Amino acid sequence: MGEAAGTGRRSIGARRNPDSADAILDAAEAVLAEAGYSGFSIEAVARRARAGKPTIYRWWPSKAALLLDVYQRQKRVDVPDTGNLEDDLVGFLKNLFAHWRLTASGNVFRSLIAEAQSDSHAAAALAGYATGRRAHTGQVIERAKARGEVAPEVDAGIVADLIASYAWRHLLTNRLDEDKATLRTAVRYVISGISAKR
Amino acid sequence: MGEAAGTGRRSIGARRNPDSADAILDAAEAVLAEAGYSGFSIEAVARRARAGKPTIYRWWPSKAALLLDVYQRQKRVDVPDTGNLEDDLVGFLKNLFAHWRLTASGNVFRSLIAEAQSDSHAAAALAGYATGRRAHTGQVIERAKARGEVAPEVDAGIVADLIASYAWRHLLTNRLDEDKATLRTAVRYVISGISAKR
DNA sequence: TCGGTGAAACGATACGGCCCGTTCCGGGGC
DNA sequence: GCCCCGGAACGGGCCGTATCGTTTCACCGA
Repeated sequence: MGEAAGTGRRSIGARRNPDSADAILDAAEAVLAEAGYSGFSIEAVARRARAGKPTIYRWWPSKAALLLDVYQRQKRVDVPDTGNLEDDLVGFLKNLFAHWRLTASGNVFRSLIAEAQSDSHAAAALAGYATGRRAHTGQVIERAKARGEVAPEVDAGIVADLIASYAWRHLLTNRLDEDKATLRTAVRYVISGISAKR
Repeated sequence: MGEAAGTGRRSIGARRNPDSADAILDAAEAVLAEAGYSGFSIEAVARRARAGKPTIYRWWPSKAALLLDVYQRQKRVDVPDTGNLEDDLVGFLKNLFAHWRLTASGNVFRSLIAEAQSDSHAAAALAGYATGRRAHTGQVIERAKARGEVAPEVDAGIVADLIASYAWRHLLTNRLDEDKATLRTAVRYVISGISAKR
């Protein structure tokens, strides 16, 4: 999977032109930001990048691979570390929603999820990516566990899954402007069920 | 009489042919079940139903509307009423996942969500449908509230949202075969944060 | 009661347009 | 010279609309 999709080093013999690749990724991002998923086609990206379609197909085997590359080129949302689990998770959701709203990332990720529903390559790529992110988010819970804020037997993966699910659904249903109070309430419902003390 | 008990779309003078409509909906369901979302096109449905494309376009303004009609024709998943909130929610998720796995519903709903990412009509239809379902699921929490099992100030909508989000993400990432134990744990994390006592 | 009539839905076909994924070509930088 | 590039073109599929001729069915006057 990471085979042809990476922006980093390539296998021996393949001499990808960095200028061209960047122009294509820039164009893909711009098209997605302006026309959304429905307007996102290989031809549109090629036109925008003043590149040839074969150049795109040479380096990205599918629309999904291109989308994933675009998404991974974005800056990552940082997970706060305030010393308090509730604040960490609320802050994370708030940062994530803002990031999705204010950059092309939201559209890119929505498109990737949609693409994954009809393309098995996209599904596999998304599954791998989601696993990595879940582990990442799970660290917040692990930190809280280390602080004694969360019971040690709690499954951090499931908690991260609940939080990520909540974020996904808001992205997919255009509710990225959710009240901060609502976010806090949702987070509180989840984590007050896992706290060590009561 | 038995005249067009369909989806309530008819206006005066419109004489939709029930046979034709049923054939189209049957064909749409079959195409989705066999070819999935990527193979689902109006032309494919028309071929399968031995109907003309204009007939489909006459009664369904978009692919999304057709998908929604197909989905709503399916049997609904019943929400258990065991007298215990945790069992109700776990049972609901289990029923829902089984329903999505074993019938065409899962594919239909996945397709509808994907379509909503690129079509505003689909997004609107989906939002309306989701609102209705959320209220429906919220009744489970309200029942628990009436039993004194849940604190009265709890926002049933947010809890229903968390549960629905969890279900959506499992559908969209092909994890409908999740362990029952994991489901129970997830449900427990959510609802033990809203219980009235302890 | 009964047959005529016309509106409306039907299946089929065709159209221009867009996009897919591939192939071929000529130009140009290392 | 090599090999990657951009451009053009291809066959194929689907979209959404227009336009055929046909069939169905509610209405209504004889």
